[in-house]
Order: sequence, then C-alpha cells, then structure tokens
Amino acid sequence: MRFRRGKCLQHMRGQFGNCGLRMTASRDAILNVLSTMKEHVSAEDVYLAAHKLNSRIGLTTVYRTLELLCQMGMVYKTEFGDGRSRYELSEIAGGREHHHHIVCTKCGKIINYDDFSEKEVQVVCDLQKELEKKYKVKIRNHSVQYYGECEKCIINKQP
Amino acid sequence: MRFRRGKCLQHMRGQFGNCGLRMTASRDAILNVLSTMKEHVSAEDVYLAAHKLNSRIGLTTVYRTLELLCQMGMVYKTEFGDGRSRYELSEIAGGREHHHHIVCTKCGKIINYDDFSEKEVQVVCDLQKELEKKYKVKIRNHSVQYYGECEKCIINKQP
DNA sequence: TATTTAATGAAAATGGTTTTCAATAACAGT
DNA sequence: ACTGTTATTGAAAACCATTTTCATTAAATA
Repeated sequence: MRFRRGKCLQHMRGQFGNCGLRMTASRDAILNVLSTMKEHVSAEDVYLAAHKLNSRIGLTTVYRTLELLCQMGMVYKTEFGDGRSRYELSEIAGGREHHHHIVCTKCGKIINYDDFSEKEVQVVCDLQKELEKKYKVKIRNHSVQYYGECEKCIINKQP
Repeated sequence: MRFRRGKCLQHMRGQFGNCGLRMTASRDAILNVLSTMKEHVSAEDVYLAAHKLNSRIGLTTVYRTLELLCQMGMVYKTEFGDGRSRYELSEIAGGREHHHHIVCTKCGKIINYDDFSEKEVQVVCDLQKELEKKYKVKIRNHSVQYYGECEKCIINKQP
C-alpha cells in the first residue's frame, strides 16, 4: 500500500523513520484515514475506517498508533467527558488550524470554533508566557472547551 | 448526622429539597467531604473520605450523588486525560473561584491558576457572548487546560 | 537473502463507571 | 408517631474503552 495524499503524508512517513519507527501498512492506513476524517474521531471511528482500507488491521494497533502519533506531536487527543477520547491531526501533520470547542451537554454535539480575534490570540500567548515564567513550566499546547446547550437542544426543551 | 459547616451546606441541603430529592446521610457525608477537599478529587477520593464519616456509604452512591450534584450545577466534573474524572464544588455551592489548569503530561500534576487579569476576564466574557450569538447556544461554563511539563519533570529530564 | 527486532492481532486483563435488583429509609399524609 | 409510597441504597454484576500479554509476522539492515 502506498500513500495517496501529497506532502503531508510523506512528511509524516518521514517522521516515523526519524524516530526509529517502522512504516507499516497499518500505520499507512491509519494516517490516510486521519487525513480524511478531519473532525474529532474516536479510536473506534478510526478503526472502522482503517479496517475498510485494510481488513487485517486490529483495534489494538489503532490505539497503539494513535498513542505514538500523540507522542510525536502529530495528533491531538482530547477528552470531552463522554468516556471516550477523540483524536485529530495536529497542524504540523497537516491537520486544520488550532481551534476550541463548544460542547453541548445535552446531546454531545461538538462545535469547532477557530476564528479567533487578534486580541484573543494575543491574550492567550501572553498568558502562556506568563504562566511558564511564574510556574516554571514548559507549555506545549492548550485546550479550551465551552459547555452548554446547542441550538437544537434549547428548542427541544419546550415540552 | 447533621451539617457542620454553615450557610453553604445548608443552601445545598435546600437545593435537594427544591429539586424533589431527599436528603440522606450519604449525601450529607459526601457534601461535607466535598467542602473539605477543595482540590480536584476523584470519585474514589470522595468515597474513601466519605466512608470514614459513614462506613455504610458505597462507591455506587458516591458516583450517583456526584452525578446529581453536577446536574444541579453544584459540582464541576473535569477530565484531564488520565482516565478518571475529577470533581470539585462550584462557586454557587461555596467552592473556590473559577480557575484554569496546567497539567503536566509527564507526572500528571495539576496546577490551578486563578489570578486572571482583568483583560483576560474581559476577553473571555466577550468571547462567550459572541459565541452564544454566533452559534445560537447557551454557554453554562468553560474549561481551560494548558498541557506541558512541570518544573520537576523538566529537571528530571537530564539523564 | 538472512538476521534482527519492531510491529501486529487475538484474546485476556484492567479499571473506572454504570446497571440491576432486592432491601432500606425519607418524606407526606394521616 | 404511624403508615404507605417511592426515592435511595449497597453489593454484585455488567459495561466498555483502553491496555497488556504473547506468540506470530514482517520492516529494515547487513
């Protein structure tokens, strides 16, 4: 099996080599799947899609590969509180720009929000530097969620 | 068993009545425990502490009560990605002021950060209103985490 | 091509959380 | 206070996402 999707996947493939890891058909399929499914997907979502490309892939390998990709910084893992983790490609792996989330606590719907104003970006950047200095930590990334009710659930509330 | 801690607990007790729920020894103990343990505690932490107050309390009841308190808005539930949920009293239930978190991805340590600048508060408030209008949602609360490495883990990295 | 050893999948184990169900106890009406 | 109704309870079992085990397979390298 070969990569079908330009530079990004080639870059990712290279990353495996750089880290002393092997490039395999399973990993290839999982990367393909991830670059197709841009939304927040669960491990099972990835498994089902990857399994279509290559029926020999097992769920265990999906978990292991996602874990590796997280460590390599190519995938972000997020928890929204429904008991299962969600994954998505990070920017460096060709995923979409960084974004925050609005989570509906009634139906679980996740809205991505990424049109940050300059002011917001500035405030978050300043804050991050400040926190690093104050707490002597190295911050790698951050995660912002707003919780509430989505349009549909507000309307359906009437009865 | 009676409440020992002033207004807040009395208020919480009232809340149960208002919601058509019964006030029981178990719930009493769990509320007491929560108002003592201010940090982010796991269900098991609550269970162990509540069990000391009243050895008849079971883990199941702890989970059920925490779930109820979340629905009533008196407790916040947060996931930091280590597979177990953390709970803490919300402000309306007499808990500490709202705060954000810095999570060390090496050792799991959680640093609370709550000395927000006015500018930050302003930006977040404006943003929340903007999001509510734009996506027609009702936002109840939000959760901000910074992920990285804490001082200790940066130092221990040397070998 | 042979050798080394990382990677794999199936099945079992893990561990936090939820469900089941019969027993208990809080509250309302008397 | 007594009683009936029904929410609440704990223990055990079920659940379910994730991780581990282990024998097998297959990348990468010489």
